Amino acid sequence: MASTTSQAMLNQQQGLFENEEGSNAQMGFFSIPPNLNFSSLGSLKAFGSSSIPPSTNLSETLLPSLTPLKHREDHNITTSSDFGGSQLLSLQRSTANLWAWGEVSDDHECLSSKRSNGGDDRHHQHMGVSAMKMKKMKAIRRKVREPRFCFKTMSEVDVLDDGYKWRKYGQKVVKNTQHPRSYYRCTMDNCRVKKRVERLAEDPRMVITTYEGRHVHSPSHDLDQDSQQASSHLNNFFW
DNA sequence: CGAGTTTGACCTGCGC
DNA sequence: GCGCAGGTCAAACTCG
Repeated sequence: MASTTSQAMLNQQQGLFENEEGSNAQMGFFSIPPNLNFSSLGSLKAFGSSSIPPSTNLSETLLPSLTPLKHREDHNITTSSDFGGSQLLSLQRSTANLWAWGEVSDDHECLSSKRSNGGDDRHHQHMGVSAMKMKKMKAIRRKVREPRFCFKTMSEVDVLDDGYKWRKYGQKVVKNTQHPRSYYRCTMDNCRVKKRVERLAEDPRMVITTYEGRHVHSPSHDLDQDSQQASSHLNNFFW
C-alpha cells in the first residue's frame, strides 16, 4: 500500500520534460540545490535550466504529486551530495494532451521499456523524430489523453506516498526488465487518475512513477497544519 | 466482512 | 492477418 514510504530515500529525481506546444520536444534536466526541499518547488521557476521554457510554471507541474511528499516529514527526503551536491529533478509534462505527441513521449516517458530494441534508437526518435515517424504521426488519430507526467525517484519502496489513496488493479512483467510494473488507480469515486510504478532496469534503486489524469479531489490522508496550508495552495492547481 | 492485492485471462494497438 | 506486448478486468485470495 501507499503508506510504506517512511523509509523512502528521495536522493534523486529525474524525468522528462515536455513543452507546451507538444510538437517540439524540449527535454531537459534541472537541478535542485541541496538546501531546497520539496515545499520550495513553488519557487523553482527561479532557477530553471535553459532547456526549460521560461514560461513554464514548474510548481504547477510538480506540486500535484511532489508536494504531498512534503506532508510526510518522515519521508526522510535527503539532499545528500551523492549526486554532485545537488538533486536532479525533472519531469514530463503533457499538457498537449494529444496522442500524436503522446505516443512519442510515451515511448520515452522516463521508461526504458515498451517494445524492445534498446533505448538509443528511441532516444533519437524522441529528440529528432525520424521522417518515417513524422509521417506516421500525421496519420495517427488524435486521441484525447489524460495529462501525465513521470519522475524517477531513488527509493527503497516501490510506492511513494503522494497523499492519495491508490488501489492496485494490475501487475505486469514488462519485457526486458526483471521488475514487474504495477498499475494503480485512485480509490476516490469519480477520480480516474492512474499511476504506474516500476523499477528502472538499469538501476533497480530507481523507481519510476507515472501519473495519468487529474485528481478531482484533494489528498486523502490527515495532514498536519503545515501540510494543510501547502495543500490548500496545492489545490489551486487541481491536477 | 470489507478493503485491498494477486494473477491469469482478455482486450487492444502496433509492427511485420 | 498474425503475433507480440502493454494495459485492464475480475475472480479468488489475503489481511486487518
